[in-house]
Amino acid sequence: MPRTGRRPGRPDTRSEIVSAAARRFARAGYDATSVRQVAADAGVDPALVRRFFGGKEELFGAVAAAVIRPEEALAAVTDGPAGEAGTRLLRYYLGLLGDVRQPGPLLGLVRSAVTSEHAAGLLRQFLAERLLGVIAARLRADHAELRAGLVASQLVGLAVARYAVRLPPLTAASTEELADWAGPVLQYYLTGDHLTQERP
Amino acid sequence: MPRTGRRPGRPDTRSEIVSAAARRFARAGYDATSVRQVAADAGVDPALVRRFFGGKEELFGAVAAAVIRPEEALAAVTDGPAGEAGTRLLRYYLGLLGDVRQPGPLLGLVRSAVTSEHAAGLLRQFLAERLLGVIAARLRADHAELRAGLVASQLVGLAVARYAVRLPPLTAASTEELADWAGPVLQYYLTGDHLTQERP
DNA sequence: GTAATAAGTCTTCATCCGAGGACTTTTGTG
DNA sequence: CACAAAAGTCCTCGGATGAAGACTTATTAC
Repeated sequence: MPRTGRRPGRPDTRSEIVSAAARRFARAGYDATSVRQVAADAGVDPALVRRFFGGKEELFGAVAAAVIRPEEALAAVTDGPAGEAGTRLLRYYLGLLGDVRQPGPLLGLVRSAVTSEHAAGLLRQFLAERLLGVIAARLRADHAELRAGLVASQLVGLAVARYAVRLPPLTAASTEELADWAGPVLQYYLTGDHLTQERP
Repeated sequence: MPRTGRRPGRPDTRSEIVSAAARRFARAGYDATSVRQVAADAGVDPALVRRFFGGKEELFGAVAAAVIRPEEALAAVTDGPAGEAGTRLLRYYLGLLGDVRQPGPLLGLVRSAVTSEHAAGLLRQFLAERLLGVIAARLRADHAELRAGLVASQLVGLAVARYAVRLPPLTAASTEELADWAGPVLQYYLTGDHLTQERP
């Protein structure tokens, strides 16, 4: 059997590379993930990654495009009673992040956005234009953009604190517990009154 | 003038290295910061960094120790009316993070904790034992640890979303605006009732 | 004054990284 | 069957990185 040349059959190596990359990005973030590691995980020569995607940034872009589903997230906010949108969004989001011991690919985007300017740009654009902007437009509330941004901050913070920093109280808590606690906060950001006074 | 050997006078090169490292970690995070870059910023040979701190991890530890002031943070929560602790904590925290265009060294810790396991461990230990644990102990509320963890998640999220991802609505908002909006959320996490029902 | 120590630098080494060119094999199309 | 394109691999290059050892100079303690 030849070690070089095209493999027999109709292999879907491209998508295997994408999912291997998603795992690496989730575990280590953009900078700490190397194309060589991804290629090794996918059982492929690094040069093939380059042939398919061009470079590391484009590879990350492909992973992001495969992971991000704006319609789904929007549906989580839109479909159902408006008063429970916060809890619904949080449940959907935590579902995407997956189990604490084995996080999903979405964590890779968040992790990467913190250190890589390129990844941050992708996430910013996606959040601002595809998700937050749409949510804000539908809110019909004052300070709609800021509200959406605050929602994003709480969501991102949960991802970082629970999955990356792994704060014990947050890793120990169940999805339901977190939804019970933080759901009302998202709801407040989305539709609550803006008051300076104490809000229990 | 000799290019090698000890410099004349009583130089405080060590602290210059620490502050240069703090700037680099803040701008790029742990992985993307190299000892060589830090040394260059401090106008020093990389080997000197090694002599002083031993390695990159210890250098980061020194920066963390210089940046973190648990007593100050605790005072922000403790000193003053209990009902405004959330807003007070948030103001203190945003002050530490600094201007959006020129973030302070605390951002380096957060940024680094996302990708580096070592940095995450340091931050986890500091937050859990030095800060959140103490806050939780003083809360005299149910689910004290979880409350403290949720507070941390919102704080970390603001840092990441505003300073790293640079979401437009959050970079545009002033410290006061953010304190007005998110302060009540921290207050709710700290002392609010835990209710599943909607909380506007 | 002299010896020890602290503060610095220079050079080297093994390793990993991303990029890219050259080559090989399979598939699909006429 | 012939041939182009797609799918793969191999090898190498230049650059950056962390680690480490050998050497030099100023300060300090005696």
